[in-house]
Amino acid sequence: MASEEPAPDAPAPDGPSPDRAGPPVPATPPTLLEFSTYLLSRTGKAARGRLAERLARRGLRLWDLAVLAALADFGPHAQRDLVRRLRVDASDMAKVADHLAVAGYVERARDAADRRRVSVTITEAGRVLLAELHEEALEVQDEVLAPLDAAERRVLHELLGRIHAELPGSP
Amino acid sequence: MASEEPAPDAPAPDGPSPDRAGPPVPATPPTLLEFSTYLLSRTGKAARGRLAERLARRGLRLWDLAVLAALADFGPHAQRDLVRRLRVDASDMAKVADHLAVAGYVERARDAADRRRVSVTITEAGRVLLAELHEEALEVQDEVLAPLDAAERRVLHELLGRIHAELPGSP
DNA sequence: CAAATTTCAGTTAAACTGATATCC
DNA sequence: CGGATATCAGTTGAACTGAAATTT
Repeated sequence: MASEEPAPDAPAPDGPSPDRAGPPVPATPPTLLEFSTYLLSRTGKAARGRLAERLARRGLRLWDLAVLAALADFGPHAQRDLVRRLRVDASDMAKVADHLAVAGYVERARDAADRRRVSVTITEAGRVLLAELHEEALEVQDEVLAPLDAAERRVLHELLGRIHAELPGSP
Repeated sequence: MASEEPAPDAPAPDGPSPDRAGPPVPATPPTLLEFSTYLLSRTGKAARGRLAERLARRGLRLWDLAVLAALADFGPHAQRDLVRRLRVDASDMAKVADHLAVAGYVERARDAADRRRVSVTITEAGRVLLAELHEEALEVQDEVLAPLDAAERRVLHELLGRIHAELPGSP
């Protein structure tokens, strides 16, 4: 039965009391906060959302950044290789590549050896854009990780890296 | 310029060589892997996705679990309080509450003191379901955090908790 | 011909917007 | 009345599905 609820006359089981400044935000349920996976999901979404918002101001999406990074790090790719490396849907990749090409950040060309494939290469404008986006991503990271000092950030990065490396489709 | 690309005749700059078993998965761009926020986003999405898939098998969504957890942790809520505590959209909350009520996991009742409000209370069936979902969430967490030992998991949880606590709309 | 690659058209679930009815 | 609450209808962007067209 309902035997473990707070006493109905308790003085308010919630977080900080109203400061007369906007509605107070009640506490997140401890049952959720106990889960590292909940915290992962929440913090990850916050980080992604903040960067996505900055990219949107430039008319860009997160996949645009990921594709430019892959091209800068590894050189030209056939779209199918971008699809595999970034684990993005092939039909979405076609749209991203088209968008980046129209904007002048990549060039597309039919592969001479296998004419089914479209080779994608980053342009100089793409490299310049990537450098700017990299800077923005660092700013967002610094906002999100603000509560941690440098040593803690290194620990966090290492732990997350190990989790990421073992996710299915990583190795 | 394009001065830092891999030599065009390099033997293949990628990850593990093809094992003759399905297409090999190329390495994620280091430019992305350097970002803790990228790892947060990826691992968080993986965790959320895995739990969402399990809930879907029961015809449930992640918000259903969050609402049940809030009701179990803090007792009955007006929908507006669930909206604020879980930071979910009010119109989505109406749908979640309706779904949970139809399924018998919560009961809704007009608040006598303020008849605009609908009070939501978890039922015994809801508590039973929550216990099962809690178990599933632990299983998913154990899968995702598999690369970490117990001490590392505690460190990760503490660091994520501090980040989460400072996200806008938390305290 | 079967399989691979790219592309297009459409679907689905998630998050958000706007409008409305009701009540304080 | 203005403001709050719940609800409904519709929009938007993200991820996915299915089916082409082309080439190997």
